[in-house]
Amino acid sequence: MKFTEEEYRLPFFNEYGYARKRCPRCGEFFWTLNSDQVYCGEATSKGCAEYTFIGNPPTRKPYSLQEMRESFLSFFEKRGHTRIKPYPLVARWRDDLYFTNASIIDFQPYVTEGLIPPPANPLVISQVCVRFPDLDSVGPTFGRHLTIFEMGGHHAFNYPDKEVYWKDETVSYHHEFVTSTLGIKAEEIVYKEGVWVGGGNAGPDLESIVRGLEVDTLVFMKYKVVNGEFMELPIRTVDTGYGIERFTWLSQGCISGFEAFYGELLDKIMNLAGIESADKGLLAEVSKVSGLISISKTSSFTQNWQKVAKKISVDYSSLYRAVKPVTSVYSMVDHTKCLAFLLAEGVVPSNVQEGYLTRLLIRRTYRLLKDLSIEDKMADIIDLQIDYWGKDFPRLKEMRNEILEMLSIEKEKYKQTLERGRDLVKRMIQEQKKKGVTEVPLENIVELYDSHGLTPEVVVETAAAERVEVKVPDNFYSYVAERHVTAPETLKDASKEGIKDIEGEFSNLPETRRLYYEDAYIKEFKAKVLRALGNRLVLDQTAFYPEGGGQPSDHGYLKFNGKQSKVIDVQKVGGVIIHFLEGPVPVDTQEVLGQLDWERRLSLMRHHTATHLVMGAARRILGEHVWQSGAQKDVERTRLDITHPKRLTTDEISKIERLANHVVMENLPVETFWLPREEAEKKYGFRLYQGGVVPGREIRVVKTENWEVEACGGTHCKSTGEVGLIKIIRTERIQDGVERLIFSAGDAAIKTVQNLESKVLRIADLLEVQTEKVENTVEHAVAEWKELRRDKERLTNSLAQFMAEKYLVNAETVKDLRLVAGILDSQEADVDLLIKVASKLISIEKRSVIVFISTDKNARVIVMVGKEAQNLKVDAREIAKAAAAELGGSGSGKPDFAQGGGTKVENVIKALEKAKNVMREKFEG
RNA sequence: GGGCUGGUAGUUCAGUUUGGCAUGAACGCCUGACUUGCACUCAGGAGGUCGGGGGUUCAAAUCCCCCCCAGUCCA
Repeated sequence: MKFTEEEYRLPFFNEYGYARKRCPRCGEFFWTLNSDQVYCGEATSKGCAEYTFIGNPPTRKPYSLQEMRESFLSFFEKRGHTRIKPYPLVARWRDDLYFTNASIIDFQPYVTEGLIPPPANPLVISQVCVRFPDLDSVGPTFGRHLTIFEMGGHHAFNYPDKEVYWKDETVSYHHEFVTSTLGIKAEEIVYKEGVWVGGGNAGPDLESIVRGLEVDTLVFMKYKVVNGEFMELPIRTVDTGYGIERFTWLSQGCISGFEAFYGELLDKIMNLAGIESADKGLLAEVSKVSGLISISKTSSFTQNWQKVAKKISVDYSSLYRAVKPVTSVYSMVDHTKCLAFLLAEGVVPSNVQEGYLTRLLIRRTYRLLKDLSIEDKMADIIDLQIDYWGKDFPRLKEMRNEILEMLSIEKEKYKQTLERGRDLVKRMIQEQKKKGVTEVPLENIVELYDSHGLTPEVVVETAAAERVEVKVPDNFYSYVAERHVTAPETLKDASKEGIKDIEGEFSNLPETRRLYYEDAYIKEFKAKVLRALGNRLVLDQTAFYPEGGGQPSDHGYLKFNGKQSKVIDVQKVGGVIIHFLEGPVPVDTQEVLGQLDWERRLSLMRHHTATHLVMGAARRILGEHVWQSGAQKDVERTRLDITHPKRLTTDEISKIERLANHVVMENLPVETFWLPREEAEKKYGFRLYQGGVVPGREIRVVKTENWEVEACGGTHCKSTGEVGLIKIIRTERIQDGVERLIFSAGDAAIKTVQNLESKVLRIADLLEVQTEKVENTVEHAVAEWKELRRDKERLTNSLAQFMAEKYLVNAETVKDLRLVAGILDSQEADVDLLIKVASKLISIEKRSVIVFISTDKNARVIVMVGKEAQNLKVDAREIAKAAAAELGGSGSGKPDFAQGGGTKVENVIKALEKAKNVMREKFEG
């Protein structure tokens, strides 16, 4: 997809005399004032340019990161933009990504699709972003790629009836900022044409490049991407991304971006790693051409650095030795900053989702530290990061203890994984050695990585100690990736589908008046029918709560014209509430009487309010890292998922339960009110968004005094006392790092407790003791049961000895053999006993052949053959099979011991005869 | 969200492919011998609802289904 030249030919370019050229190397179009400019000027792996700002910055003065951020923000603030506080790093309001990776993310999709107005228009923001896709490149590219960075964005949202500004003004602002504020010469700026696609939107963009470095992207978002097609959006959005870090680096012209961003912190960490004597001259040379570097699964570190070595005419291996430790520190410095920020926001390392990416980063950082031989310094370095960034982001300091605690738990887990893994590798190697193979097969390496988290390097290390070879193919990771390619099964939400098809039908209706917000205790109301379609009905106002925020919809009845219809579901589309009916549907403009199933609603309200109380209690007992990661209320019980790195102990659970119930007993008022988003966030912080960031300029706040404040659309009790008893039923571990609390409130909680009680009563009844004695009695009973089991074992052994002697006396002689045969009721001797008897017999008399049949609902045959009998080619399997055939079954085993059986119990005598005959025929003809 | 491993004695694990005795192994524990004592060594012993529940079968640790617990990879 390419846009036409017209999209980029702005009045600004004409006015200033920019020329449009095409780069002969990369083929891209660009705009420049410099008539000598031939190539596009961007230092990429295609080699269109090198960095020319290293040691020679183009700005008027050097900027620190803080200064750069501030000059960007104030520049746009002075030009009519409202300064907006950064959003959280964890994009809890979106289900298509985990982290905020661009400033526009804050406003997608609600603002950009016109569902809600922006917090200000135009606005300016410096958003901390986290990106993982370029993880491998972070460090080796000297600061061009980072996992965590700030994106300066000035955004304007243009509506059909309200134009703010578009391309020309955007480029003008950019020009003014870069030239007047930073003092970069206009001829130094190249604008490269591009196509931007992301987050479901698209549009043309201009990337601005200064001295080889792309410093920002100006995006003109005007399309929505639907099935690969571009559809025009009613709202055109100016989406700019100024790389605050890149501008800072540019302004300082230092060897790498990391010197610029981290200043003295980098020195400290370099010292920790023992890298003081880096060859600055060589590094600067490498830095200038580092635009060539791009590390990915298809392009390895080695390939990249060979390219660099050739370019600056040095020997690869000496370059590697000089540069590798430095870039490792770069990566590690970046990663530890990212970790400090992620953990400060309460991300709990886990085996899925954002927690997994965080775990990945921790493990990667640990390996980098190990390469630098300072693996015990992770906590110290994170601590330094907290000090360094805490000035601008105080949250880091508040969370210091939690961050360090989380790290140490995670480090411990990693250690265990490695230990477990190494044992496993050793066992696998032993296995191979037994087979005479001195190489670990690829399949094993894949399994070790895929199922046990051991990177091939660890396997190689361990195997080397066992002097076993391990060959890891270059394409190892893509080989593993291929194994994962399977068609994903998409489960459609049936209820949502039910609305999707009629969305259009109801979209032109006015918003339904939400009576449940005006008074959560309305049980009955009158309303006018606005539209009916099938069994779906829209009223002008309703007290029926539509499903949302983890609270199920209300049920109840609609009455009209002497008729009655059941309300079985209620859903919301935009501002319109749709009732799903069972029974007659009223025609248009009729008045109906709505009646809620109040018992249901009241229970849901109690559970919802209880959820907030339990949430508050959990955070107080467990710590500030506790966030809600999901919740589903119901009539009988509710589940609340919280982030926490360990399983909850019974002690913690009962503490949470007690605390939550105390808040109930304090009978605190529960207030609900609407506040402008900015004000609410300022007052209560992003803690508000436990259930994800809720859309809207105004948000509904549910506040339980100073216990818990959440943005929430649900219906709540007026005071905590109404919730009644809260009883935690059990906890589950949904994922590593997420605990589910299942509890009930009010009547349901009482029912829960009564159920538990009746179970105890029932047990007491069975044990025939008082309830207080149940524990003791069970303890005794179990001990006794074990004792009896042991006794039985002992008795069985002596009985077996006794029976063996008795049977030997009555043994029949067949040729040289002694044949012992018997049919026993399972009451007299079960199979286990008979096996024991038989083995005693054959150890006493080596010439014996034993055939026993035990009868019960069916018959079991066991055959045992003594050592000497075996030498005479008596095969237990043959005898067992023959006997079992008579019983209508089959048998098998080993030559000395076989079992069989069948259901035809009436044939036991025949079966035994058959067994004897096999013997007789064999030896007596 | 999609995969992949694993759960057997206090611990780490064999045994599961091919259903047929758990005399399972090592370490740890207890008793005894040796020793001034400890450690070592030797001899003996205790310790298992084979994660739970269904099913198939004459017979299940082993095969099938569901659940629980743990680990791990990918998005």
